[in-house]
Amino acid sequence: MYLLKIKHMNFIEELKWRGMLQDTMPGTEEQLQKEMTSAYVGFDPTADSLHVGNLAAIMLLKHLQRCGHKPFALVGGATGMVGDPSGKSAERKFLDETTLKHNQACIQKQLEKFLDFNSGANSAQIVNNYDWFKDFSLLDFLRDVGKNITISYMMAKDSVKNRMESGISFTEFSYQLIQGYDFFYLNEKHNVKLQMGGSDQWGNITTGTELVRRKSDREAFAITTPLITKSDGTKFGKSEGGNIWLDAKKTSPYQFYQFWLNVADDEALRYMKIFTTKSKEEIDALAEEHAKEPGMRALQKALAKEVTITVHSEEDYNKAIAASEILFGKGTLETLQSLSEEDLLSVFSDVPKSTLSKDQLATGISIIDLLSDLTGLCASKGEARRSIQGNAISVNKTKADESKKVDLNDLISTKYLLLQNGKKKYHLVVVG
RNA sequence: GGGGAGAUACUCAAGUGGUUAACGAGGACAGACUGUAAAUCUGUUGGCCCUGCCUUCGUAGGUUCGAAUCCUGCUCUCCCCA
Repeated sequence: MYLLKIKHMNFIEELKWRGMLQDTMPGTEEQLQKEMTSAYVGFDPTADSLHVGNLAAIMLLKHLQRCGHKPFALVGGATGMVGDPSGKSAERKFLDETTLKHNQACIQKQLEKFLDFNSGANSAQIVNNYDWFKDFSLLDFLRDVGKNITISYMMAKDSVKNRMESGISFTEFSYQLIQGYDFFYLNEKHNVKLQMGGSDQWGNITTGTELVRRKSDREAFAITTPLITKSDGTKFGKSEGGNIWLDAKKTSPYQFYQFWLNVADDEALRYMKIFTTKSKEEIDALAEEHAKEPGMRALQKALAKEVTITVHSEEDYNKAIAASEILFGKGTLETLQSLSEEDLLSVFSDVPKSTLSKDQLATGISIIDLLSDLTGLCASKGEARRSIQGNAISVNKTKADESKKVDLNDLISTKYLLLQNGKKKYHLVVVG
């Protein structure tokens, strides 16, 4: 066992100032001080991508590794087949095995972006609990695991208690044992002494520490991080379009960047601490800068930058910025025309598009028809009319009135037409 | 089983025979302001071949010149008594 070098940061202290510490089991800090400690966080393969709601848990591992400890990311191939009742009001549907396999592979890839797998002793490691559960027979499980935990202990967990009224299947009831055994297994095979997770996981985690203590004479510890809240009460990690995913195919780097850039002032500092690896000094400096000139959104920009680069790439980040500038900056018809066709398509890659033929345009199309029937930017002609009367509609960055007819002369690069409803809703018409 | 109340647009909620596409509130969207913000102010919020027309007030019929509004059947919800 390696002794932790002096220069390493104290993980608990680190979590504390970052506002990421909800609960710790007694003795955890001592253990972390004593030696390089292996710790794990589990991820359910319920979808083929993680989303920003999982990010805090990922960051636990990342911060852990930065503090010189060894992170294990557990992909829940087995637990995903059972279903965690925590925070769920109703029984979950099963995913089929092919889907689960696919999801596991995708999630594993995403986790790899955050952790260092090549840092010597504390290199990150990814494990899948399906590997040790697939050949574990029911009888063996009942004898080895079930025997150690009493029903009353299991029923005392909130995740179970909250479901006693509405109903919980034996399968979901057993979930904590499966997860608990994960901890035991990782403890025995990989010397993992600490499990971390969101505060909703406390119940499951303690079943694990309990199991380790009863089945062995070893020690096991736990840390949870608070669930991320928003000041307006809405759920973190959602936008109009739904979840913000880490997968670029589900949430484009541009949308991802925008999500972070649009974080409210109240939350930016908090998120900065959780989702970036910037030091306290760096963050304090940014907060000060932000306070001086809130309009510059120094915090949001730095936050969006670091997270976008980590999850996607520096190149994606630069593209997102370029697109943002054109879409939200003081763009005019001139700036639009100065774009190369390639840049134009890249900037508007996230914008809904529709195609029209040259013939359709040749005779001129009324703006009302274009907005409603031909592009769907407005739900009906009435709505199109109202939007125009409300001064919300622009064609190629120029406000349009109701009598506007669009024809071939309006095209940019003889091929494109940029429609805009309000400040943020764009639609690109491609004429081909 | 007996008795009562109700069902109105995204939600809540007025309206109880004739300018009622339906008061008001919230939400949502847009405009001004701004930081691609918050707060605030303003406008819009059934559809269309749009100075007019059509379709909507649980559902199906009926009365009437005319109904969301009156009558009847049906469906559903809630409450009270057994």
